[in-house]
Amino acid sequence: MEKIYLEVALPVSLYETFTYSVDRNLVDFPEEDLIGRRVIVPFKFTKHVGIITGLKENLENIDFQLKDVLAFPDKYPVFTKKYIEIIKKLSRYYVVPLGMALFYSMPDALRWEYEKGSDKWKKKISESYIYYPITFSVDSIKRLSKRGKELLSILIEKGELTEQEIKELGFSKKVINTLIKREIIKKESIFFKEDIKKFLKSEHRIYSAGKLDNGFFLYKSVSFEERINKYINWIGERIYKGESCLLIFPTVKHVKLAYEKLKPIFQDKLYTYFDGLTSKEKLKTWIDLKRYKGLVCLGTYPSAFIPIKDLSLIVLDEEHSDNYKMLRTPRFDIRRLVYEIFLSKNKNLSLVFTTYTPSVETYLLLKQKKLKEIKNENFLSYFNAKLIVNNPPFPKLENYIISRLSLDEKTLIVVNRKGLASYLYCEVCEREIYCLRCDIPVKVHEHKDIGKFLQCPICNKKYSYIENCPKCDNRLKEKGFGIEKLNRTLTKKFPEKVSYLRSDIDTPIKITTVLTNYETLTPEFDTVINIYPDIFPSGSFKSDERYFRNVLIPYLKAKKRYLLLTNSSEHKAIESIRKKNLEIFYKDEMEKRKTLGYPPFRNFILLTFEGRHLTLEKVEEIFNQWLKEFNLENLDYEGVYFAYYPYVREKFRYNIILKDLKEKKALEFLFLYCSKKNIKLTIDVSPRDII
DNA sequence: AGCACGCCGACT
DNA sequence: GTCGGCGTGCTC
Repeated sequence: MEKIYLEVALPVSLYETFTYSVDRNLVDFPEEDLIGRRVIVPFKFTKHVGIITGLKENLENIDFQLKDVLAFPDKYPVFTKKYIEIIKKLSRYYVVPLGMALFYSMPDALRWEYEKGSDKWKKKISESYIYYPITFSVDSIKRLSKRGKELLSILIEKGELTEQEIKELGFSKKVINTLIKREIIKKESIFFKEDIKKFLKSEHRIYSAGKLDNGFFLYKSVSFEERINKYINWIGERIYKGESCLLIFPTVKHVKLAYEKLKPIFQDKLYTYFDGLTSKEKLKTWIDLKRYKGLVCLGTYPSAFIPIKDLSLIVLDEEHSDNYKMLRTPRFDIRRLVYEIFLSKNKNLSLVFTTYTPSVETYLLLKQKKLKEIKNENFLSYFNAKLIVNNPPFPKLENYIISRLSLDEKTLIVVNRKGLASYLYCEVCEREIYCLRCDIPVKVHEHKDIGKFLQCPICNKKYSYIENCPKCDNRLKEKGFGIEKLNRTLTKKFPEKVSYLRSDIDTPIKITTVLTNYETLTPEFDTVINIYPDIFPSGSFKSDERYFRNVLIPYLKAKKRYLLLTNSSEHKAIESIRKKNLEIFYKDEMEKRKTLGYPPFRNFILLTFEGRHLTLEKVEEIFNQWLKEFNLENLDYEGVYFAYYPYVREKFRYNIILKDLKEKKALEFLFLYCSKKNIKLTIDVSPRDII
């Protein structure tokens, strides 16, 4: 029997793919459709669902017994060959096992896990099957159990239900199976379901075309409205030609807002993709976008993984957002992912980063002329408010703020601190109250029903509020200045005139903690008061960039005056605003990063070692041995030191920062070695931050 | 990662 | 005895 040999990536923490064989005559689809397809394979004592990443021609140097694949569960591949190549490349860069990267890039409905005990595939969410009735009258069915009739009538009413939904209604698998056996209802895999709306046959609308060349662009725009209008023009031109577009936003809120604007125009050509959708919806979107052309997808970062057919425009809205660096496996940066997509299309695509405060990385690309700026003259019209920089004494801060408020105008107050007060402090012990699990100070919160309580900012464990110190019984003091405290003080002074920015109540005074990530969704105010956006010294290479945004973004929301309370009145960010020239900040920041050897001039890799009884000495020992073994004695690094949160969930944590490591392969060995020693090593290439 | 196997110490 | 913690080896 003639065999085909497949290279399969499995969702295991191993930096290798596995080879499986399959009889050629069992492959009942074109052979070029093998790559990117899901496959079920035996693996040691268990089974896995993997992705075929390649075909093997010769089987030389093979010293293990090949196994046959068990099944191909799908009609079509999940990924295209091109996407497999892109994810391969990124997996190497981010030192993630390819199988893991592919597994977590798929829609979750396809991420099956085998449960050995029950010999069943747990489809995390079992919505990959839907059940629908073939008969439409319960009465016409004879000899049917009461439960069977009940289920049938519900199915007739609803049209279709997932297995999950049926089970939640309290029906057993047996009832479902009886109905299927008697051909009263039908079960269908919704994966590549055939009867997807063929809306491509619907007539083309004519959209006003806003010419956009292929290439890599930066579009600076402050107003969400303005950007959306621009996007509509670009999309219109593309889908008129039958090409598809992907718009990626930093939050679901953005997606929903954009959806409302685009839905009336693009109707059923418009799709959304973000984690909050049901797995069924995500799967359908994935399939449709891979299959049909001339579509538009609005999504958060997971949408960048969809192999969209005939994709010709990618927009990354608010490019500077931290949300584009993934915090979970695979720790990809979506900016890099979309750039790789751009390259894989031979640059035959428009890639647009939109922002008005480019990340320093993107600013460098601009200076290197790797991307072109789309001119927007509206930009400076946002620099009108009067800037007042002040640093009032902290104890009288509340009175100072109140003296500045007027109920005749719309005022926004930004406080960069969460909670009621930062923490509880004992003046005798000279120590805060700590989380018993994580060894860091707990914050005071208040709930309208249960009153005050304490909560760990790391593990979120809640504790009841205490008046006195558990050690010395001294009366505890609340220290710090948070949003909840401000809310209480102001509400007392101005009843019913104060509310949170994102609540729907209309009050003259609005308060909020952060504007970043929501800045474009925030309306303008007459006065904006920004209370201590100062970043405390933290060893972060991004602290100045963060300060810059913390100071600038509220400013852009101020029509008449902007009151900035800060300790860093000499900061270049403030000078940039005063002189209406952001280049002042960027130039200074680039210079600083270059001198100090910070990203983007040097590449950082943040290693976090985590273990139950792990000591600093042990980590040092492992690390030094690794350096020696791979001849990396000249490697520039910082560490080993305690992580910012040194003890979390009964585990000790240590950090090392590697600089400009070229030999990523060596890191794979370190990872595998640690996993053997029961130490969890997290490798974060180009981390968001180093704390 | 996940699982099996095997070596120990603790506890009925 | 035997239960469980965890170190080790292995996965096409």
